[in-house]
Amino acid sequence: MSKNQNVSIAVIRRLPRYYRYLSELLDRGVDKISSKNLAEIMHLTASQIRQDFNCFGGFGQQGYGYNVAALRAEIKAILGLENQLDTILIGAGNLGRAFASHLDFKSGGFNLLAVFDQNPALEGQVIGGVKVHRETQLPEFCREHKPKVAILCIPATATESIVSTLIECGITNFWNFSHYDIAVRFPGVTVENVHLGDSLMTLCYQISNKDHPVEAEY
Amino acid sequence: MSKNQNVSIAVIRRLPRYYRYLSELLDRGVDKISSKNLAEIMHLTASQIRQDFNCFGGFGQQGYGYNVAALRAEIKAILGLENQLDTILIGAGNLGRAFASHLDFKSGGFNLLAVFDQNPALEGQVIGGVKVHRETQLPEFCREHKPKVAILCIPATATESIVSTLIECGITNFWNFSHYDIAVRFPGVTVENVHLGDSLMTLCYQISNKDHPVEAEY
DNA sequence: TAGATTGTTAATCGATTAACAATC
DNA sequence: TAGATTGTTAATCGATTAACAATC
Repeated sequence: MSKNQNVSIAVIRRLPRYYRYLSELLDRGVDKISSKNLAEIMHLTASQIRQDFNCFGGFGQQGYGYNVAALRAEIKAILGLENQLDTILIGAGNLGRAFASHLDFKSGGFNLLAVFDQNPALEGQVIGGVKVHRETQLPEFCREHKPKVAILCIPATATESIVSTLIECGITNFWNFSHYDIAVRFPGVTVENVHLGDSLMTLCYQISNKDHPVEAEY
Repeated sequence: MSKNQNVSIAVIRRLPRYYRYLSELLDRGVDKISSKNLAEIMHLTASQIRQDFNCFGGFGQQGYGYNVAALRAEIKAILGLENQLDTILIGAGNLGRAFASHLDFKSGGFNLLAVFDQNPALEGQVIGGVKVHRETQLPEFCREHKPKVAILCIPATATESIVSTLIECGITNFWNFSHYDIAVRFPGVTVENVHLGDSLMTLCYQISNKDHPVEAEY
């Protein structure tokens, strides 16, 4: 099944999008699809789709195409979405609160255990179904519950010190919303960055340079 | 100054990160930097840095390096950060509220005018310094204020219909947080996607496949 | 002038696309 | 069997890296 050797980040970043489209097809009752049809729907090339899937093994059948439900299940397994990784969120500001209460962690493979904040006044509040703790309680909480992932919704200036505390507590996986490049100072940790400010500036560039438009990204 | 022809999206996505590092260097009082030094700090190659900057013109001086303040100003201009593009935000749920009150639109080149929501109960509320309006007021508001950009913090199911309304109102630039691929159905519009669910799944993959780690991204 | 470092061309590397044999 | 479509190899394209002449 998985031949999975050295799959490039470009392929991995396309997997969630395949997963979304396959989920939609499944909901609509479509049971098989060819790389050609999927390419039309997703605005990709059929070649790329076949190459991508073949990084992980042959999920299709010659002359037929791909079974939607089976392919979706394979991708779900590859992404590790059944894992339910125990997760904590750091920073109960606007952004942290929005994520804790709004995001569908379960279907993304994560299980939110608790929120932490510097501000003692927030202690005991419940956000998105979990309690807010003080940051000083991190070591004790981690010893007890052994979370694997931390979501960072804190200012860039606070990030370095929090990350080193979290690493000492055994956490090496980060979903990072702060404008601090964790991987530069802490090589070896796993970081997925969402730099909202950078994204906004990229949009600003595209709008300001419509005379030289850029290829659409999906 | 700008030779700016056909700059690839890969280069553009690095510009905000250059801007961040140059801002920090400037704050620390550093007035010149070589591509070699900057490469060490940012974990890039000196070659890539020089190639990137030369897409837009020669900002450096042989034998000396780059003037930090001047280079930062050039990048700011290239990104269009002085523009202050008039912007509206659609969707006053958790995410929309967090962005309206938390994000620094000004320094990202945007000027937030108003928030819109389907729910009439929210009408008149003030979030992040601007008023919440009903979605039905969109056409009138747009005729009067001519916003150029819409930030979409709405469910995927609502997006198609809202986007066609917005396009009729003259808005063709979108910062899209919904899991709906705008550019597929509305070719020609400018879209910057932030697919948080996709990002979460990518992190899930990386954690689930630590045996085959992926090159760090900054 | 000598040393440093850019701007730019050439070489390499990797990712995407095209082609086609295998096979359902 | 004939038609369709995959899996996979080969060709192309683009982006990154290396090299070096220009020049401050």
